[in-house]
Amino acid sequence: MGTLSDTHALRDRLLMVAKEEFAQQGLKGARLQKIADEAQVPKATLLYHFKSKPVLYQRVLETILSAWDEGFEELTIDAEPEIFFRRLIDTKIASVRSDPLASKLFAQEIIQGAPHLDAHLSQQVKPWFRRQVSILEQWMEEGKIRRTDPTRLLFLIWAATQHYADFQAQVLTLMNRQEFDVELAADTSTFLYDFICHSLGIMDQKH
Amino acid sequence: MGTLSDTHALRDRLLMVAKEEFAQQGLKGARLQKIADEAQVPKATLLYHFKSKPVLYQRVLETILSAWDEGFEELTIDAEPEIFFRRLIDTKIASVRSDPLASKLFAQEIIQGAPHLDAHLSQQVKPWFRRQVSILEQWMEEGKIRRTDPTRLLFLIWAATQHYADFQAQVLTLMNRQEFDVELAADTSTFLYDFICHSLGIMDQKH
DNA sequence: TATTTATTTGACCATCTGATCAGATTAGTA
DNA sequence: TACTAATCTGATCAGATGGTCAAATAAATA
Repeated sequence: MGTLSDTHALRDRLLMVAKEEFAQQGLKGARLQKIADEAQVPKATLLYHFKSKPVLYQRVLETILSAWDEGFEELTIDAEPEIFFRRLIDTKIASVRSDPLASKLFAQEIIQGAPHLDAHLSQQVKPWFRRQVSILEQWMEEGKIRRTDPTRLLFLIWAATQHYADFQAQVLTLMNRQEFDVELAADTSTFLYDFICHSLGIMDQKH
Repeated sequence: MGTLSDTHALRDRLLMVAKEEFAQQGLKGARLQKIADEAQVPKATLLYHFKSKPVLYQRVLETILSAWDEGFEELTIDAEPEIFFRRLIDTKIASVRSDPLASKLFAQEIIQGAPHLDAHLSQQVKPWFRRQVSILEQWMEEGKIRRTDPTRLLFLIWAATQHYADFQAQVLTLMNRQEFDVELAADTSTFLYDFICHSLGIMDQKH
């Protein structure tokens, strides 16, 4: 043990465990001791690989954000409304299901006023968001979808999907489920797609 | 100063300030010193009125939940779908706007797995939720609204409204606004109502 | 006024927490 | 093997944090 690849494996494990703790407790609420315990490593070892708590937090955040930037980059591609919404919803639901902790950590950040996300919000999210809004506006011009507020429409999709990650505890309780499994995700995705298509006057649902 | 009414006024102020700190930082992340400072009172005074941090947190939570229980109680009343959705959305948006901190604190709790909300979720929220589901199912039977999953429909409404409280920082950034003012709230309410009515096949929007 | 009760607060304490460091161990290299 | 660099970790520290307490002050009551 202790080879270079093992070192990176350890760093990755620490980042994963840290993500869980930060997602649940926030920056101030998180405890380094708990992260170290969970990763079965002395606290000093944790602080050897990451100089300080804020640094560890930043690393976790960067990992999450870069993964998201990748996943949502391609969605700008031209496509018909049906394809676009289906892709957007599927991508978001998949992301929410495969890594709910990332969503929760993100939510924690926004709730606290996004103190560590200002740059990312204005430089990454905002441009991406504007691009999506343009596409929607164009489709409304062309009569492909019903006229409505594109900004709030995107918020609705964002919120409705994110909800299944952030409020998982409540959602599962109210649905009498134990976990957010694949079928649940697929059904949710389809529900949202149908709901939006109906509202926007896109009628040919096929699946 | 120091009369009985002043004492209650102080307690209320402490609860308000505490709500803000707890909403932003969660239970573990919150600092009694910060709450005391914000309320311009020595920490010892804060701990005189509330025995401990967990007790203070519980009091804050109880205040929020009892206010909500009141506000959403009446929504069960029979009414036509249009009225029902309009009321539900308006009530939720109003609650979100008048007290976003309550929504944020609630969100914090759920994100952390609802450790202090188990009882309330299963005893208050769940029954309320089931009642709403029944109403929706009945309307679907009667052909008053399009058939769809009532549970996920309610989640969608819940999520889409809650979003404006919890993600206020992001929403305002993306909308280039400074605050969630009355017009913004009204427009949001109308947007959601229209969106849902269109999706459910309720066509006579009037407002 | 005298007495009791409620409120306020500075000083203090035990514990927790993030962080440091020196020494040990291991891996990589000449 | 000899040497250097990276990794690991127990011991330890300084400051923060939740909480206590006794003394002071103000309010209520007899």
